[in-house]
Amino acid sequence: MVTIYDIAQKAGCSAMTVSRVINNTGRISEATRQRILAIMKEMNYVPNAMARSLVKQESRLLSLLIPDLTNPFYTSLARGAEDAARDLGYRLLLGNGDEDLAKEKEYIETVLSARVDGVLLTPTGDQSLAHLKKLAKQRIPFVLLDREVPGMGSDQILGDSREGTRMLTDHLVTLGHRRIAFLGGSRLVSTARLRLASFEETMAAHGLALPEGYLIEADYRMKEIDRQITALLAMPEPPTALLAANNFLALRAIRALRSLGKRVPDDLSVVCFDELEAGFVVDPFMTVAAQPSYDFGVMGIRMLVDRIQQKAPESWRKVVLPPVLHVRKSSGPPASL
Amino acid sequence: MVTIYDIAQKAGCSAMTVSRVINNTGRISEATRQRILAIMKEMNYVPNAMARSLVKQESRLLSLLIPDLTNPFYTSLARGAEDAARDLGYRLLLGNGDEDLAKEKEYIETVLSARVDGVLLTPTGDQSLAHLKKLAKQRIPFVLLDREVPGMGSDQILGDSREGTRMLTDHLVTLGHRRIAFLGGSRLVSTARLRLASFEETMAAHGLALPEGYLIEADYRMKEIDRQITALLAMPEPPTALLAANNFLALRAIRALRSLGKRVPDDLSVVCFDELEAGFVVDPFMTVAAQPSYDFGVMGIRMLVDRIQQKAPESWRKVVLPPVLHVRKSSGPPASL
DNA sequence: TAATTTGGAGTTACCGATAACTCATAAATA
DNA sequence: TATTTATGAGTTATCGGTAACTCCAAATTA
Repeated sequence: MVTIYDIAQKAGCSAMTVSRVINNTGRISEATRQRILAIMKEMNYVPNAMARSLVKQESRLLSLLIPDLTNPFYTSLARGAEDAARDLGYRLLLGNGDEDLAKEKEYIETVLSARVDGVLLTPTGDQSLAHLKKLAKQRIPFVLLDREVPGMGSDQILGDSREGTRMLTDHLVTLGHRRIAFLGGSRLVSTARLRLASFEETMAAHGLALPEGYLIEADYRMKEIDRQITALLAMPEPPTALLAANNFLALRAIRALRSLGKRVPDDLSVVCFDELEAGFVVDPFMTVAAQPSYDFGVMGIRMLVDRIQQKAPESWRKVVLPPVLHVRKSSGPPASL
Repeated sequence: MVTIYDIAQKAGCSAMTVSRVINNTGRISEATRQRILAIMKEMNYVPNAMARSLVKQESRLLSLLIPDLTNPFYTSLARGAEDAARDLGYRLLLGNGDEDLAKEKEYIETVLSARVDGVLLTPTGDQSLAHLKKLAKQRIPFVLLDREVPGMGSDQILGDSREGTRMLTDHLVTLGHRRIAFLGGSRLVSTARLRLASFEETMAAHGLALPEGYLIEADYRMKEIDRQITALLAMPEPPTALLAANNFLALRAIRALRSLGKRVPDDLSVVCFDELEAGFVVDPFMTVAAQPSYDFGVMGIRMLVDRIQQKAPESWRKVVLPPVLHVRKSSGPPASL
């Protein structure tokens, strides 16, 4: 590939002069400038970003680490992040963590090695603390998306788990449901904890009981969920509605319900946090508390770049984006009404 | 950040010795090796990939350029690409081209500057030729995904547009449709051309007529499509089914139909190429000729890396992945039956 | 014992750029 | 006219690694 030295030789000047033309720095006569510009074009010169990064100690590279790109929440978040990064003159490195701490660790290593200027990530869970500490120790700025990690201060873009859960619960209660079960995620994830707490709180506020067995904590093996749903429906007083703490759980639950011959919403209403489908869907099914996922990406990148360019205040910033309730087909009045 | 020189100083050896430990090259005594390893861990050393790339003339970076990450076809393709890239020890730079030649051009520049080892891309269209030539001139290996570009030989992963269109057309004919309209994309995109040709061919094979106005070429402005659909339905003999050349067009068409008060499939069946929703959807609606998009990504990356590592034959390789028909709710017998 | 091989390093140059400094010449000023 | 200033460059060192070469001492071989 062509380097500034090749250009310099052809132009009969030093490499530094070429560098000055490229960067528009220093003093250069208009004649020289035009001559070098012409030679650069003629030789198809493209600056080597790595060489520049090495000396500038800045890579103009950001990293986005999310659990799963195919989850519509992250799809749209990633799109927002990429758009915002390009607008600000940064490139974006993509990684899927798969809710797997080992993969996350590996990816953090990659990211450190790539000398990215900053990282935007949804941590796997509380145990991601060690990974974040690595970033912090190397002074790589990062912004946490969606999930908090206790013990780690940082810039954050969060949803409102409390409010979203309240909206979903209220919606079910308004429809007439009294027996509502909760399908939650791992207690090692901040959003799962908050959503569970808010659910309990809201149910209590409505004076509704939470029988033993109505609170399910799912792990990530589907068979577990199948069994848990089966057990739930086998109770003497089974729920008439199910609130899932995220789209992933709702999807699994509905599959389990279907395999048990239950119809949604006729036999059981199901609602959840986060969209279950991306914008391409014609006929959305799930009633959800949707989060502005594209904005998570855009604002995350902006916050990150502000931090990198030290335009941000010293203290950590925390943005909370409100959810919106979309009432669709998966929720209806309880069958008994 | 810690460099090999810092490690060398602390270990009382030369930087080269440290480099040898890192890369497991050359001869090193076990004692020295362990000492250096310990110091590296103690000082949280992380190798600088950019510095290494600079001297090795290899970045271990690949680039994925797709039109739109939020399109489920590309979402899943991107996921496949990321998984495969990581498996092979490469990082992935992500870019959305938005079917916009200017954006694509910009991105090609970025990619050249980043000195990626290879590029995986869905070209915007035939006019992408100039961009591909740039890559070729700089000897950057690339693999084309989904779309061909006339005049540019290269490795390719393609779907079977001919077969997929035939399947969709046959499906509609089998349901009893005789008046089928075609909503195609820009003739500057290879897949759009192929699908149109295959549609005409298949209709002819069934002895079915294609009245004037049944073949729509859409541009990317939605208002155009609205008007085109309106005109289509205002014909003396309007179609009973619509075959859209891709998911994007089908989505637009269905929105237009709904705003005209038409129900799908009761008033009009709609089928299309490519999934309209990603895996998270509970209740898929569209009848589609689905392409194995995840495999597009995985195989594309593998083909690319083979080429980079010169494990590939000199000649261009072309893989064609077959589509699968998923019959769902958007297609049914014509209303007149 | 002398010559050769081998193990375990160190030295130097270079990858492609930029920062900081230097320097000659022409123009402006005293 | 002598001195200062501005213009338009060039030189050198450096970013953090690795390739290629060198080199010495111990071990092996003739």
